[in-house]
Amino acid sequence: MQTRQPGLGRAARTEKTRTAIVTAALDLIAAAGYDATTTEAIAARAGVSPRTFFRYFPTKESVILSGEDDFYQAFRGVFRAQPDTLTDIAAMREALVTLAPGVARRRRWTQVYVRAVETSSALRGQDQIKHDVNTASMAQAIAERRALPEPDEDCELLAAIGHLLVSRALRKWAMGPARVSPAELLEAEFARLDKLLD
Amino acid sequence: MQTRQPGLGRAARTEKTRTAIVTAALDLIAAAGYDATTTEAIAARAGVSPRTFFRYFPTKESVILSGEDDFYQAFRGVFRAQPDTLTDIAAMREALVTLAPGVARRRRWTQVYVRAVETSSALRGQDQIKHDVNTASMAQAIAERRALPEPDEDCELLAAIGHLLVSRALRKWAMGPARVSPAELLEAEFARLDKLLD
DNA sequence: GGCAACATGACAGTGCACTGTCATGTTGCC
DNA sequence: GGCAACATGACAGTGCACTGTCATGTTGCC
Repeated sequence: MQTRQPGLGRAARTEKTRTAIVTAALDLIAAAGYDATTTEAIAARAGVSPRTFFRYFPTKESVILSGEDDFYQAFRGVFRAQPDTLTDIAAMREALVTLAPGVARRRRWTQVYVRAVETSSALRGQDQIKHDVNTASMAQAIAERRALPEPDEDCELLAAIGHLLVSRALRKWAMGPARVSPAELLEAEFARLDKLLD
Repeated sequence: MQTRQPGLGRAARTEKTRTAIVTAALDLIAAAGYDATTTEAIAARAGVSPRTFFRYFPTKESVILSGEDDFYQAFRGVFRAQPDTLTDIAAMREALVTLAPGVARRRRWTQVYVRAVETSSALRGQDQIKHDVNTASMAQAIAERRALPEPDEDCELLAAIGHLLVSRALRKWAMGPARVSPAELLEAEFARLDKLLD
């Protein structure tokens, strides 16, 4: 796969190799699941040696985890920018819906990721850890909005519920038909939550 | 560890070996974490050969996962027995609080389990799978109570939130001081949820 | 007491993620 | 054009979960 490309520059070439590995990994994982995909197979498909795989990624997991963007970091800013007239939940909904289109551009990755997480308990565990970090980050944002020095239990629960809704919407989006946007699904989850409280 | 015990009977002896392995595993995992504990070390501490470990447990994970009881199965019955005058959330709270004392007898196991899950992403993944199963089971119970043939999205969200509260309460109980009961912590979580909806 | 069924240990082996090391390119730069 | 810095492949190796197989107890049962 990797062909001589003289005029490319060192950085560009390594970047290309990196992309080749990620692409190969995504293809194989999409086809066979995460556990059934060996690093050796990924390397072979990317046209590099098995050893090189580990020069680009420290672990097998990192090749798929690296596709993450900074969604929750962005959340913090957008959430804080919501008007004070909104309740925390409403502000959360607005912020998340605002951010949703950014996610929509990554459908392929999200699909493979969701599938990968479902086919591997090790990966699922990593995903959970990420969830916990993200939830903590959301709790922090909520505490800021409430002018608390530190997130309390209420902030944490709220963040956990918000995160739950995001996860559910994301999974549905990845697995459902393409015409439904993440924003719509997210709105639907929030609507359901509202209804639950009567 | 395993000494000659002639009058014991085959079934009792294998049961004893099984317990020895579980106890050894719990001790080692409590001390060093899950990933750092090898099956070989567990076997050694239990006084059996490494091979025998795998005759009793098909995987390393299963030795700690096997400690689970049928909490969520019991939930179904107790939940359905709640009076119709209660909302679903209230009925859920009542049922869970009723079941909580049963959990309270298993503090040691729960502590080790919570710690184990935190020290291993593979185990965390397994735990998640269990969570999903339990959530589905709760959703089913809610659907029954609502006289629905099948759980709809509302049931699922409600179950997911219920399960979230249980998880949070359980973690706090395992990590906090012994004098606080699981039931209290659970009530606190439900109270927080109520407050969240204003 | 002796035989069949079962439990165990010993041993060798597999698969796979991950590492160290060295030799051989390849690139950027003067 | 040539040298230093870097990228890669080849190769050997490790750790650990997990398996197959065989020989040696050990138990239940007549």
